[in-house]
Amino acid sequence: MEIHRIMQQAPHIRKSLLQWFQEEARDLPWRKSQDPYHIWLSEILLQQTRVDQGLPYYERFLVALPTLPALAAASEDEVLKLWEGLGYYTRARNLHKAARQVMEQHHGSLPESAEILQLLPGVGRYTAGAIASIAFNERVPVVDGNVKRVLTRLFNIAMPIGESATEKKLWAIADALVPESAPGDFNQSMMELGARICTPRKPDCDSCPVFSECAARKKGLQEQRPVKKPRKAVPHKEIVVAVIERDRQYLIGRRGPDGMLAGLWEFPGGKLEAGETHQAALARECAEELGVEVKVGGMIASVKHVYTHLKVTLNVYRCTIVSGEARSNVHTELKWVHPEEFDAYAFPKANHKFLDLLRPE
DNA sequence: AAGCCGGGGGG
DNA sequence: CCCCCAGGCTT
Repeated sequence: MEIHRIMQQAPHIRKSLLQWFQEEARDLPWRKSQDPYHIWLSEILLQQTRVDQGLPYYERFLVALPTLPALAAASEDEVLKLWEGLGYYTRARNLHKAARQVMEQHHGSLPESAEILQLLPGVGRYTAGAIASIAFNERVPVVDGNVKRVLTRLFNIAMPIGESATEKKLWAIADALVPESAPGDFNQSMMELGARICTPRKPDCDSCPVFSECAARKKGLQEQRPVKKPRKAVPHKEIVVAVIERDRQYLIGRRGPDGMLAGLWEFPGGKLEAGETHQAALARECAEELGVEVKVGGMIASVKHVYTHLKVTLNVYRCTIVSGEARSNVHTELKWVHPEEFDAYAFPKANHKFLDLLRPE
């Protein structure tokens, strides 16, 4: 499939998609706005996240932090609390960092070109293209999961997605298609098509505005596109969690600035080693992490949780400190908090699965 | 190129 | 259960 052949189809594809988008576009809050800050926030929120899942977060976030300067002035804890439960928390930390960068380097206004936008933390080629085309009308393409599916079907591309040659080709095609006028609407129309019509399974080809252009459908291969590489199995780990109580307060720690769930608060604990009992693991982890000797009480809960590349079972036990004063080697901060204060801290979802059990009545 | 990074909804 | 979502960053 050569680019110049695509260019011949381009006018029809543009016209059909733009007209369909004009008539059928969902009424999403960030589409009512021209504010680049709103567009930026929506794009970060929606990374690897369905629109329906991100929507309530968008509304709440803008009530709390209505402007870019307000975001820059907020604490990271406040931003993480607003992000709590959504996952991929690095997005929130980068958003916050980027806001401060924009205040310092761009006088508080987002840069208008995709090239410069991409210098902000958390803004890659996709997000830069989305902001630049939607908020600033720059003729740049976007390629997200939806667009990959639409393009591999429309042009019957059998190259496996994820490989650099394939990605390069998809970006080149997307670039060839995006028009000089209304680039943002066109980019959104491709994504909207992928989200609502050209779905991963059982695409609704009968309703598709580019039905007649679709090379994969002509061969009945639409559900075989895109071609993906096989996934790897996810390992499972047993975790022990110590709910340490003292004077009706519980010990929580803030996770370090790197890696999984960075910056979030949690109950201390760690991985069960081979052949180890829960009790032995709790004693060892509390000694290693907190420098305290604990007595292990009853089990509070055993909760399962699935991450992208990891499955865990949290075995949660009541513990009391027998000797020593807790000082964490792995957390940036420790606090003793009453259950009524839990809401002030951002906890990972896995912790929320047992948190309510600690609240009085 | 491959791994890491959350959580949820749909089939 | 498996899939994948308006991806980015690190190694």
